[in-house]
Amino acid sequence: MDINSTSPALVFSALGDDTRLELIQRLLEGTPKSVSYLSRGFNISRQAIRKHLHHLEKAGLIRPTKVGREQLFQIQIEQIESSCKYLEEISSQWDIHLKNLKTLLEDKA
Amino acid sequence: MDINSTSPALVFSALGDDTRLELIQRLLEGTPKSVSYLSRGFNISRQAIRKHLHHLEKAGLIRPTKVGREQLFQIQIEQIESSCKYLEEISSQWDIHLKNLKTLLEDKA
DNA sequence: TTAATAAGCAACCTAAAGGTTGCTAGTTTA
DNA sequence: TAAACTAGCAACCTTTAGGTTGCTTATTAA
Repeated sequence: MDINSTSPALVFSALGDDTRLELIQRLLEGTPKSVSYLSRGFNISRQAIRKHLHHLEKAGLIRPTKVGREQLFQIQIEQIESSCKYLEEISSQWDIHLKNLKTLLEDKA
Repeated sequence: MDINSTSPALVFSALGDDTRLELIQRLLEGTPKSVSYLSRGFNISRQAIRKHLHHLEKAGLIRPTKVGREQLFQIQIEQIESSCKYLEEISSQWDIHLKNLKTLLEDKA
């Protein structure tokens, strides 16, 4: 089983929350960050943030490393990239569809 | 207020379900499709499918047109495209981040 | 003009999401 | 070594998601 393969729906659902998108934004800057550090600035509890991090982790969007008493998280960019490809694929299928429609109309005319 | 702007989290959350991704796939082929038509082939009820369609609609991913007694749905590709851009933006921020890290390490050496 | 079809509405159920508080156990650091 | 800090675990609560069934209304076709 490929460790990098998570279902598109799982990844999108992990991305489908404002708090989690904000966490991802914060993880984009600088070095890996701890749960406590990431909790600061939100007005919900550390445990709530930890649950959001679990979602991101399960979807393969972040990766934890234990360092001393801290759990440090960093972005796993591959999942973002493959979700992006998934959406590009939809767009291109739609383009093909529109092109087919157009030829169909021209043939009728 | 821009009719085309839906929050990224709302769109991702609409994409975060296997049934809804499957509905999108079906809507990519051919002409606009009715609720009943789209319900066929799933083993959940028409009402359940209708709820999923509501989600997609609220996120701006599909657009309904009433024709006679039927409600026909078609893809609204703009939301897909802008979600795609959102993910590309994340990827590029991550690239910049990695590049910065690299220069930092080289400067130290 | 009656029967079949498409779809809306409402009530209901169960599981999961998103949050809380309280407590415990390992690390650091003063 | 005692105090402070990081984080895990468990129990609980409330709202929402995803699904069901039953019924009504509008439109289309026989």
